[in-house]
Amino acid sequence: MDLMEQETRLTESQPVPHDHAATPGTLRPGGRTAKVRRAVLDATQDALADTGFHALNMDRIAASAGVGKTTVYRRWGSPVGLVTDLLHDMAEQSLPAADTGGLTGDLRANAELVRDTLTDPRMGAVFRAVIAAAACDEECARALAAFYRTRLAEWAPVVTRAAARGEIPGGTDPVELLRAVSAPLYYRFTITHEELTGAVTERAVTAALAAARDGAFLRE
Amino acid sequence: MDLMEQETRLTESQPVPHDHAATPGTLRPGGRTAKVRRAVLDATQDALADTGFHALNMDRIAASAGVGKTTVYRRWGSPVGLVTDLLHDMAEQSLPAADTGGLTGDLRANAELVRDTLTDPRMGAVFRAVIAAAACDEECARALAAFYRTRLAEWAPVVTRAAARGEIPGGTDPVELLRAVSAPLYYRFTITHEELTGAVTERAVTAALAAARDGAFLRE
DNA sequence: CCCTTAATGGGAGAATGGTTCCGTTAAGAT
DNA sequence: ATCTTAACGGAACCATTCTCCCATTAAGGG
Repeated sequence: MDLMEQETRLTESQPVPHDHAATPGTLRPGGRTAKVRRAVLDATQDALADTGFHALNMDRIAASAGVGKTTVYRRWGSPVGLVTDLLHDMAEQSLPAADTGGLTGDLRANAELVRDTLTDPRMGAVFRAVIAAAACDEECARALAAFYRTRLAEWAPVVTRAAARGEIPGGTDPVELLRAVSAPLYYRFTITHEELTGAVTERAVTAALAAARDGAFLRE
Repeated sequence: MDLMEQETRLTESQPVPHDHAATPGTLRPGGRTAKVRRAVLDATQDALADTGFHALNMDRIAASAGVGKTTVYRRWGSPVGLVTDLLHDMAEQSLPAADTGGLTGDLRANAELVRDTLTDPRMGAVFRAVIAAAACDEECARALAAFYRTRLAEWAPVVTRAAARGEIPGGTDPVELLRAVSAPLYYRFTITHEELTGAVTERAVTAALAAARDGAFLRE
């Protein structure tokens, strides 16, 4: 709850964007302010899941969050600002990595987590929207990158343990291997918009493992 | 020039979207109509390169293309419609695949083509925009998928020849291998927004090759 | 418990983006 | 060469989105 929005708008570059207070929500983050943020972010996620990023609209968010629209404009500034803060919020709620005892199992668990997330009607839509927003705005892109940095760091031990067990070469870069597992899934999700079947995830795991064993992901 | 826009808008689902003619530009694709399309698509690409997808605006496109804005609205309907048609247009201009004599060289050429495209200030921005648009609209997503289907089909022979030479197992799925080369690059481009260095492309090639040799991409 | 003021919220007004109308231009057919 | 009409384009029109002003509410400090 402390790394919330630093600057909501960046289309305008005026030194003092609003009337008084530097950035609303930081100086007096009392119960009401927090409640407003929660309601707005929930409404944002709902809207993204329902209608996607292109239809994201400040007024509607304000209405469905039961919040004054002035507040939404003041604190978040734009649809992209909403998504960016949603990303910060999502980065905070982390769920722990798997530990099946073997690298194959762990990577499979990771791939299936990604698959389940992206194929879930609600979450899939949210991620699509978030990726679209990141493509439109630099600040949002940073938030998205930070989100995945967090996620990947959580899973890195899976690879480190496997290296310790001798399943893969010693100097293997954990993040690099995890990215290799995710990449084919995200490629299909964002570029070719293909269905993410079980075969696809399995193949992603197999291929990444083969490359890792071959030393393709050695830290340089 | 024949597989141009089939239906420009799909936000509304009325059987006859416009006053008369089914879809403008198809019944009488004379010199003027073609010129207008060229001017509009060029202006669209410029706008995407300059300001990105979120700022894509029909009025401005019309103005900078030197075309009536009514025409732009009538033929393309929305910013997403513009991007979709631009994708159809891009799919038509194909550049041939490499043939260096070895699979490693060919895949490296492919990876570097992708990298050069995505790191090019103009083209990179266009692709970013196109990916964002595809995340917002189903029709646009289909156009993007078709674009990459075309591209990948052009490069498939590279893999087929390598299999014939015995560099990789016989039943290797060409498209699957090519996707494996591209995926890490696009993952960084769209998700983590990392810089695409030479090391990244090289690693993408090495990893994909190792997996291919290991039979990870065998057609099932 | 009261006071100060950060933060919210309603509503009016401005701006931007999108639509429609209808006259004009030129592609394709005879 | 002439005719028909698909397609274009200017301008007025309408809707939505955004911004600003100011009264109201409640967080945090005494």
